[in-house]
Amino acid sequence: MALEHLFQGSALNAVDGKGRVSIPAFLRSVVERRGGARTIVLAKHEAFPCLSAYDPAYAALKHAKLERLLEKEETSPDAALEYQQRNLMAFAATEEVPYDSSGRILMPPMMRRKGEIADLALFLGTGETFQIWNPDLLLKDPRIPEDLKDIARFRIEERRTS
Amino acid sequence: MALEHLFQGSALNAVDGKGRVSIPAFLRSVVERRGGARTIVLAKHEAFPCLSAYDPAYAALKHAKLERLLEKEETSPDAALEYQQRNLMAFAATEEVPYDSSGRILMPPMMRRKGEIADLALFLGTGETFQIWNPDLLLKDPRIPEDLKDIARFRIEERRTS
DNA sequence: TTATAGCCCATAAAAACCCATTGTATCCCC
DNA sequence: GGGGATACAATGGGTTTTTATGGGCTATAA
Repeated sequence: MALEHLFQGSALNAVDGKGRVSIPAFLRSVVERRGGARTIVLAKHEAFPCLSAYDPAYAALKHAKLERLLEKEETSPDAALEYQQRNLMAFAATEEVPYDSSGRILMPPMMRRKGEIADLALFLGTGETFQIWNPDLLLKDPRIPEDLKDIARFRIEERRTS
Repeated sequence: MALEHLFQGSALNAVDGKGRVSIPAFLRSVVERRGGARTIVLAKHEAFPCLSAYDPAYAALKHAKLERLLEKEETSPDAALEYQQRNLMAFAATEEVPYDSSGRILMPPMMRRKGEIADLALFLGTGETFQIWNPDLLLKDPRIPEDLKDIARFRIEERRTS
């Protein structure tokens, strides 16, 4: 898998009273260059208390990868079960949301709860996907490198002063 | 990884009131020969108080390397976390900035702070990547070879006289 | 009705773009 | 080789466009 357009950079945006958030323009441009759909897929991150996000084209790619994995190890009895579980997570436990002409999504209430997103959303590019964090939770997580926390603190400070 | 086009040479350019800096033409030509994108990626240097810079193609290459590493040692539980951390540092802690037709970038405020860049930016080619320094910090750093400091002094002097 | 999702409009700040100047290196012709 | 003409680099300044965000309006569904 070699994607040429990667998600990169960070931004801290507001979630307004209606639950709307602007997806940063630099992330949107990757979504559109990858597949053209003005849509993103949201999922609970497997390891961190945040959301994982990507474009529909990447979701399709991940699905294809799972399929190939199944065909290889079809002999194992556990493999089939694991395939079913992963498939459920990849599709049933995700939500696809379109963004409007101004680049905003309406954060689905379930995802908002799962990601514990309050009134600020920290966007972090991670290459193939990007993450959406409640910045307070990121600062509290011991697994996050200090340098990255510095960035989160900078984004928070930047927002206070302007 | 064998890149045929390497960053080399040095230059001292001004950061103007809007935060714009010209990327030296000899560095831009390497970026464009490597991948064609008129864009550079900025990151805090891991060891020195300066910025590290490269082209998007090099970033993608680094990413592919990480991916391969993961697939090999997927068995380990710690490996997954370390992968997440490295990915965050490689993508969330960096910023991709395009340069305009005159070869200038807008130095992002976060990077400007992280690299402690004031109103002069010293560019140093280092092969696969290049560095951007506040020249005063380079002259103060005891780890920098005296010969390199001489070059920095020359660039500063050169700018004074013209 | 009563929320709610999808629109459209408005705005302030920031970023991207265009044009102009200047100095320097390069080329070319005599 | 000298001397101008030329091309390109770095930089200043103004103008237009994009972004993020707030607010209201309307069709729709529970």
